[in-house]
Amino acid sequence: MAATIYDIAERANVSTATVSRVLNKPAEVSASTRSRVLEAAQELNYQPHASAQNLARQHTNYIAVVAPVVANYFYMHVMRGIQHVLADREYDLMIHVPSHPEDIDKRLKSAIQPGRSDGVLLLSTPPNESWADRIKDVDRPTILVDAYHPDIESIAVDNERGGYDATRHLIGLGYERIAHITADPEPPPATQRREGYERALREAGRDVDPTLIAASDALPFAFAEKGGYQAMQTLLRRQPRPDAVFAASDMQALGALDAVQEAGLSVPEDIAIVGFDDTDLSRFAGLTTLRQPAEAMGKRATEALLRHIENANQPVSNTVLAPQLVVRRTCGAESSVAANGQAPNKSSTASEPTTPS
Amino acid sequence: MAATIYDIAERANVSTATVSRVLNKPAEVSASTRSRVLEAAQELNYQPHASAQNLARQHTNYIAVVAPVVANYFYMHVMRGIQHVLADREYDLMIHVPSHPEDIDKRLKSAIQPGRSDGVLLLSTPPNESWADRIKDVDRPTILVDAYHPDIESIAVDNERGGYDATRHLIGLGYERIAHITADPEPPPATQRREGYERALREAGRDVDPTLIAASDALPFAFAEKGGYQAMQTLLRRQPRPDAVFAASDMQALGALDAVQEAGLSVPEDIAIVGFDDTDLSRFAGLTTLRQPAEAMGKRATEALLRHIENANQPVSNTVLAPQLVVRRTCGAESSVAANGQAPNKSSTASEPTTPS
DNA sequence: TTTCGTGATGTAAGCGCTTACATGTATAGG
DNA sequence: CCTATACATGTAAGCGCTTACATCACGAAA
Repeated sequence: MAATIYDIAERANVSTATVSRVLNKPAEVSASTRSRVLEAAQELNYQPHASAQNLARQHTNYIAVVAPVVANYFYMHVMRGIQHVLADREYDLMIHVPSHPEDIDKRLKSAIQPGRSDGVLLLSTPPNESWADRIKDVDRPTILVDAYHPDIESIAVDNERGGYDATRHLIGLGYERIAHITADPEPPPATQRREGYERALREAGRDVDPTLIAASDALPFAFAEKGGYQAMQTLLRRQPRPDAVFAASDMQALGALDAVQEAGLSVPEDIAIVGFDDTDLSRFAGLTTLRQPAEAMGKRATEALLRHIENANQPVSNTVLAPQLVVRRTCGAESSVAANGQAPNKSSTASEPTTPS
Repeated sequence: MAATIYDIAERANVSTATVSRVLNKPAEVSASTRSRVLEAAQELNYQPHASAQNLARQHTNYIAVVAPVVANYFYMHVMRGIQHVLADREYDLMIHVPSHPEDIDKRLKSAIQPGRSDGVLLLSTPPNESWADRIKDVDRPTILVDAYHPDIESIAVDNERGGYDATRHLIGLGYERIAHITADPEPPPATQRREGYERALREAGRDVDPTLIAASDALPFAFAEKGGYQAMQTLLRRQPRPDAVFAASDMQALGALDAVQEAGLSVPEDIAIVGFDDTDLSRFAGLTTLRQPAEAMGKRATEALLRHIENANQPVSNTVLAPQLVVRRTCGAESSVAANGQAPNKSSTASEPTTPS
């Protein structure tokens, strides 16, 4: 079948060690044998056997990313960031996605299995203590993206602050009954966003009204559109009706938008909406939201991972990025946008997100 | 470091062969030693070394997908289809994406390298003859998605028909000067879509006016938004102005939409727009388009690939799926939509795409 | 009792590379 | 001319598994 270094060795009349050397450290081989070997390799159309290399070298040059779902805007952008930094280095990407949410354990286990990858990027899945221990035990650098654990390197957005900023914005715009859409069970980022929401309310001297907080059920995915749609329907039944909603994700916000329109009400006149994420969709929907610098997160996480892989004993760091308020149509603060002459589907603030030092 | 079967063998007082057997074919081992081995494995927290298994077994249980870009709606959905069928089988996913378009060769080469994967899914990149030969030579099942080559199994959408249907639709709606946006260099699917466009025009007894065909330059990606934007600006300068545009992709269509609005014109009153793909974005933008059943393509491609991997000598088949016209706001055929009471951002046809037998 | 089959286990040869170490050869210094 | 040195190459032992084949023990059949 495929040629091996033995075939080359034979043909070039050298030992396999020499073949391996010209392929890996050409400088250690004399020019004449080098060219002889190269020629033989050429003729045999030789390609090294990756598994054999991986075994012998004791590393794979694979990076594993485990994510809750594939088809998702946020992850898509994170992946792009990952991809960008991996492209220049000699690493390939494996992706592990559970078929069912409960399978995440199985996928994580598989991802950190010896001989599978040199490091793993764990997206949006905060490890419990037992997992944290395993991750630390197994000597495979792992970094958390959009999740946090004190003992594991991580990079995430400041969700509490995002929730706070979203709510402050709405308060500043004069809305009185500001509702919130979260998910149940509530993933950690959603909890933090809700806490930011509550803090903003309290700081403004208002009560947190539990009837104005609706949780969408979390299937198939906590932040899915349908959940937002249903939660909004619940909220619309409240008397008096809320005049603004901060949703824990853009997809939920978009679902909520549907529900509002379906009820014959309009956004933002009757109800203002603010989301969280800033996916491409949001731009088109004119959704005011908090931007998560997804690509930057993927990029930085990967750089950190590579750093850990390439020289051990890096200190662990936990990085948090600031989300950025992007004002569009659905919060009713249009005026400022119109004022600077942009089309309604363009954001009024396009600068890069800032990072705390 | 990590425990190996030698450690288990020693602890359980058996040979490594027996350990391997209880792990892989437990039926061949007596119950007593089996439990002894299992216990030892448990205690040592044993995990098999993937690279070693891959080498010894002569297969990896990895599927490689090579795609031109990651962050793209179409591929995202294709990936979801792939993911779905892989989830139940014991395969993991590797993804190879070039950092620069010219790197695609490098990535393909790496993907079909021995010992890297058991099969590859090649997205949107029709192989030239030299590549086709290599793909056939190397004994690693490869299937083309959204691309075609007579000698390699493939699955794609009928692009010519899509272009034809799009144009027919516009003609039927009474538009007179129907323009087209393609890309330059023009990837094969774009060519086919254009050909469909031209055929529809001719069949309706109209001339193909080359000044009504604008090609956007293809960077960073042939079907990108910016290209559509620029091409539309070109088209807007034509006298008389076109009253409809069929764009080769939704992203281009969306870019075109921007350009039209920026020119102070409105869609569909002044200019109708039809795209191709039907991404989630299109739904929100109310874009009339031809739906590519991306997820189904990924699903079927993966099933075919697995079939080839699991028993060799499958005949090669080339399947083509019919794209489906999804009528929304931007083509001006709103009436029918409004008539059945749906919100403007909902499609008027939600049935599943059909497949030719 | 002998023979043979059967099931359980062990032995050892790979899988295709990498690499520490040994060996050999040419060159320069004495 | 001899030895020390540097450089080029070969030898062979892994890397951690799988698996064909050999071995062994045991009970059934003769």
